[in-house]
Amino acid sequence: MNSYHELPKVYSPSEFEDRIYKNWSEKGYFTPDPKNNAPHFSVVIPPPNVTGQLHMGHALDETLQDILVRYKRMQGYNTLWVPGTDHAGIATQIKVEEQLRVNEGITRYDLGREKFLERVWDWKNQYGNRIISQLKKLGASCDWSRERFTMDEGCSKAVREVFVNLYDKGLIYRGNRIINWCPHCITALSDAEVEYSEQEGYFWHIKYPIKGENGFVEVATTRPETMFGDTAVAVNPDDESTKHLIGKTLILPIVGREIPVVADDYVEIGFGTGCVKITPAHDPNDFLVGQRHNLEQIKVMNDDATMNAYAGKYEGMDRYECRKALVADLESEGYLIKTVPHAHNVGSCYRCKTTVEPLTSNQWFVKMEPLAKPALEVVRDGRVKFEPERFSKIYVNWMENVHDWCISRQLWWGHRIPAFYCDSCGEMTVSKTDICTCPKCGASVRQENDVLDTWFSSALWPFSTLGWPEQTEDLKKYYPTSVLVTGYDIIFFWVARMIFSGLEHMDKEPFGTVFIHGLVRDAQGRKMSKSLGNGIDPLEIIDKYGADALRYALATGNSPGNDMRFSDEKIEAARNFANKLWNASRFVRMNLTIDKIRLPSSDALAQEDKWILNEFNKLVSNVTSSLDKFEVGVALASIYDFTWDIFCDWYIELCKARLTEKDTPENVTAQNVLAYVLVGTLKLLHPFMPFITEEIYQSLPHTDESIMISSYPEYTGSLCFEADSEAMMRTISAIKAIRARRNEMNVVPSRKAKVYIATKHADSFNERSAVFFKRLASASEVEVAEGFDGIIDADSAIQIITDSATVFLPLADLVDTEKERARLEGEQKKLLGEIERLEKKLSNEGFVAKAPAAVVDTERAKLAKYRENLSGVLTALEKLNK
RNA sequence: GGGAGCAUAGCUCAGCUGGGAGAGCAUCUGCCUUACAAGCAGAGGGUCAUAGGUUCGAGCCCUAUUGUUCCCACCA
Repeated sequence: MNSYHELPKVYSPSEFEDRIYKNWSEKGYFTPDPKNNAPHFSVVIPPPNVTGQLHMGHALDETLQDILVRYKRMQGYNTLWVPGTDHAGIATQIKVEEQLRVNEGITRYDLGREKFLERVWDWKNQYGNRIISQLKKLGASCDWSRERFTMDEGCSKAVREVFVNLYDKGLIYRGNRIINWCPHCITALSDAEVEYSEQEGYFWHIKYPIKGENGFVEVATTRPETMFGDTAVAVNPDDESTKHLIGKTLILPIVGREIPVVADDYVEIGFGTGCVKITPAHDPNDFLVGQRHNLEQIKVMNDDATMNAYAGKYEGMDRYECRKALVADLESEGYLIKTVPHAHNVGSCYRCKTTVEPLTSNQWFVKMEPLAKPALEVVRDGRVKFEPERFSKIYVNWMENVHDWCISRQLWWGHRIPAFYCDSCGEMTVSKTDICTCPKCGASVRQENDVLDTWFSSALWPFSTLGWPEQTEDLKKYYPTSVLVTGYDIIFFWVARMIFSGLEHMDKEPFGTVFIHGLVRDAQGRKMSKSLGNGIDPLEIIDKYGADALRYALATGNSPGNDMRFSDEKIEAARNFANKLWNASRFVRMNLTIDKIRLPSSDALAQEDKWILNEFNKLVSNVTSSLDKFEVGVALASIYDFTWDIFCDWYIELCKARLTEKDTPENVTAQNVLAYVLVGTLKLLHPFMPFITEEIYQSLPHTDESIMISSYPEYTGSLCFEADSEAMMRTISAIKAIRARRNEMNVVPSRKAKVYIATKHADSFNERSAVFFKRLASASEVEVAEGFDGIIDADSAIQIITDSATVFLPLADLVDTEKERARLEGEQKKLLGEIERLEKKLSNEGFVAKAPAAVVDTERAKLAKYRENLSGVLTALEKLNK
């Protein structure tokens, strides 16, 4: 008996997963060896937000990364996976404010900036740690010694460096522009942070009286409450029907203020009334019109979207309250012409879903045009590849139309903008380090209150995590990173910004490939969300089924970039596979007496050994080529098929005979091949299912301390045994055919029968096959002969025609003649159909002339085989009819 | 208004550069065959959305159509 430990009878992942992870961690396998000069493979994690806990989307993202990372590590690359978390500005601040409101009934203003931030840091520590422990549960092989946080010292330093650099280059500016404002979060948002959805609203048609005349102009609006900020009405200069209005003065209803009619071709002829009210402070288009005509900007709302003094008697009302009251007043005073239902796109805050208000505000912006240009080039010329490729179109389209990026947020949680104002001389200083006094006049300065968009720091993640702006060893070795794995939903937020940031500050794209995955949906295909309550907690799944099963379920059955559904069936199938592997391994384990695996020389190998080695070798090449193409699901499916259908269902069964003959050379050969193939399969599977493969690996003879640092299998020319493999397949197909017939006739395995085999392929049916037939086809005796006729008096036997042999199964007493005739006739029909099809194909001159010779040959061979089978079926029928 | 994805067995989905369709689950039949009933052996079930086209040959390539999902876009 060898010295490795036994596997417990039942597969229970919870008993070993944590122990194994701890061991890997303690051994330092996650931390790359600094002396390793092999080519590097580096990945930075998309940092999960510290807002809460990991969801299925994270589990998918992390699983895919871990698969790639473990694969490359086993292939010998100097592999680094940098973990970390994101401070997630608005999202986290909202969470903490909510917590304060519910638990203590206070707001952040009650605490003040400093005290509030302490609370957020408490939150960050609690949830950040929880996320890390969840990542570990999943098996993520990140280098925890390099764990980072977007607001840690190094990342903050990088943020400052970038901010000052961009400012000095004129790529960051401050200005009064129209931005998206969230009245609930009380902050500006970037364009990307606004989600648009169609809502049922109204067009209110309102009379704007013409000064000094009796008439009026009819304008239509979806947001009447912005009327207080109107500073003009615009018409198209080429519109004959409104031309006479240009230059006239209108009187704003209710307000009584005078506004001009201006001509601007922004107004579309034929749409609506042809007259557009212009509110420069509350609409992006009107803002531009206002700039062209030097119109005053009148902001009519406060930060929380209540009306300000410009709204007169409506001051203090919420914007919608005001809308209602104003419309009622317009109606009663005769200004409302009509109300028309109108569906239109309304923008809302991506964090709190409140309808955003476009308004002018003094904010900080990144000038995008100069940054976008090189960022487009690297994708166009393939230096950065999207996988699947179609996502590059989405990226390019966005980058081509990108506007300046509003980066300031009126929040407390985040990187405070390093600008310092001097109230005495009016100077503003942007500085990498904090300053107390004005460099110009020496008076004391105050720092900008605004913080940066959380994505500003995420954009630097691929190099800030490696130590930039310091020129660290890590930076030199691991930048640019190899692959970025993320969901298509943050291509704009994050991927795009990392690309231009990397190019601008490192002069090199941050990664070579962007591997995009889809969303994890529930079993009905709905997005998982808190409000629906259909979210599935990865930890619960791990507790119940194990991390390996979860990883398997996430990695299989979907193709890159597409959304996937997560269901009980899927996770159960995954767990069942783990269980199958466990039991097969247990069986192999209990039959092993060897201490070391030595693959026998090819002349010692039995045909079935050559077959399985050949199949395994093909598997290796399939898996590696699929993984190299990021076809994770395809790779995993091929391991599944091999393990279950080939290794378990056939090879183990074929070995059983030899395993019972203790102390024979054949037994030792079988042990070695079994163990060799099993260990090889475990290695192939390890990146996908790291825990179970390690647990089993440790119970088998092995050379490496851990499977995760062993080397990944490679295609081996000397294990290519095509001919033996084909011969073995012939035996297997004959066994399958016998089993199928017996099954159809309800002959239980315990009732054995003699089997006669007539074959033209003697090599396929040697003495060893007799053993297989006895065991796997419940044969009492087996007789093999070449040629098809006269080997027995087969009148009473069932005759089974396979591709390479005719099998006679004397089950006379059990044969239902009618049933058997129907079966044979069915087969005859099928064969005739095939033959007709092939004859037609082969008599087609175009096919014979133009198709590749190899294809024509295989078709010919198929035809010959079908004809042979047909003649067999016909003889069988003849005998039956006698 | 642009752009993209999807449409294949009852359900969920694979199907890589064109050579006559696969898996899991579900259904039906029979098995406790000494690793596994979370299993074993079988069976049934598909005009690959529709219509054209290219080709000797199309689930796969091209065009149009229908249905569906999503992304982007400043039409008041």
